[in-house]
Amino acid sequence: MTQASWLSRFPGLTRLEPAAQSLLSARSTVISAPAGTTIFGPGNSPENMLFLLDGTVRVQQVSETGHEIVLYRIHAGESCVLTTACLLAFEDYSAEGICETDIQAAAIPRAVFDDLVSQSKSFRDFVFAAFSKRITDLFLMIDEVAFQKMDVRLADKLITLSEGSDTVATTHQKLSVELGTAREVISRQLQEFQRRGWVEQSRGCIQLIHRNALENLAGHNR
Amino acid sequence: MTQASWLSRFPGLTRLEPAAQSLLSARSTVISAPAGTTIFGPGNSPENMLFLLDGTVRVQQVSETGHEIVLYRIHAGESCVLTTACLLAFEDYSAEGICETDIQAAAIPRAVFDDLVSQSKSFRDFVFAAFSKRITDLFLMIDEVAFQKMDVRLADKLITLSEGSDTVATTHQKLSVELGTAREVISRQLQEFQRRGWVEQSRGCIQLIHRNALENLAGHNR
DNA sequence: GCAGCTTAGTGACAATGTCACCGACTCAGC
DNA sequence: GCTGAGTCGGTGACATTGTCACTAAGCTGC
Repeated sequence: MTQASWLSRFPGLTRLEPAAQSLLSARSTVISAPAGTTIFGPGNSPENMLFLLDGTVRVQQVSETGHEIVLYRIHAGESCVLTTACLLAFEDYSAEGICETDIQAAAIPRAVFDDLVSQSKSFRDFVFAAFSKRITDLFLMIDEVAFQKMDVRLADKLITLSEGSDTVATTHQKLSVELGTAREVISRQLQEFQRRGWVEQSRGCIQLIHRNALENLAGHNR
Repeated sequence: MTQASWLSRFPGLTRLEPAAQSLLSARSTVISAPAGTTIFGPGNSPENMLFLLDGTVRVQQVSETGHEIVLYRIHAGESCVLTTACLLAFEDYSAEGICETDIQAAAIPRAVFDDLVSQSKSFRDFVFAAFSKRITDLFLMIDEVAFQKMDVRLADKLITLSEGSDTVATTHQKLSVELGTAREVISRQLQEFQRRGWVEQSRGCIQLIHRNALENLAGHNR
């Protein structure tokens, strides 16, 4: 991939002024990392800000109590700028970013980011929109963690993770981290779903038999 | 108060370039609102972005299920810019901002905000620091809601709300909204604290007898 | 095959959330 | 004063979720 081409993958950047596009292209470096890489984490602040071109990055947090929870994912076409900015500003963060797949990303130095924010109204809008989306998403997540029933949250997560497929390749343990709960709770809920004939389970894999029932429980019909 | 003077109340803005300070002073309007006013909320987006000069604003959320939870507070000397920005960008928010006291705030139009971000590196740093702080605080809140025991959270909240005083004037109902739980849970926990001799209760008021014990439970000793 | 690891199942119990209901206090209006 | 409505807090029964200790089954490398 040429460095000039990656911009087109970001819907939010297509309306960028030509000057800003040039700057972004000229000063960015395309980097790769294999699945499993920790992009950022405690004691591992990145130098650059990233625009994710390919793959997904999972952002999760480890509590003082040893519990883990997945906060959100960054998908191809989204920027990681805000997380990076947060981590640079506040060193006492506890979140980490882990590549779920092999990834490619465009990296820009902090100084270039600053220039772009200064020069380009479109870029500012892109950045603030990303921040806003992240904050409103976190609001929704707090609401979900605090008030939603586990069966609803699990059904929703299964639908999301399936990405349209009828199988989800994951373990009860991983699902419990997704939802910030205990493995036993996931096992019990999946047993109940299986008893109702909504899913079939095998080691490390869940078959969605009645997707509609799960969507209905998750409130996707509203 | 003259319009030129309010800047000095913001530690984060003191290093602002003179040109930016002039712009901010010239284009801002100082406004007031009485306690109880809803500054922003569903169907009530503000036109301007606010810098809070006096008082506190409580930001809370009402869930689809009817549950409420307090997300954070904005204190005098902090900006509300990011919340406002979020609300302008995403109309489908569910959070609302309520004045807990009479407030004074400096309001700036969105266009001026945009100019300042463009022109002033210091202002950019101020805004991004505020965004970063908010996001990392939300991370911590998710962790707390998902994994902390109720007694620890309640002890911590009592200490915070007391602001150094030995009484907290609030109801069980309000405390349950602070923590996103049910009133009955608060009542039970406070009874347990009372049984241990840590607090005394009267209608609408809680006396902190053994602040140290509460701080210890809340982990303030670490 | 076997050892060691991962994955999943189970039962007992604790903590928290939900529901229905009660009684006490407060305050405005008479 | 009295009264009625609203607020505040207490209580018990029960459901859901979290915790812990333990077991068994499947997988992998030797």
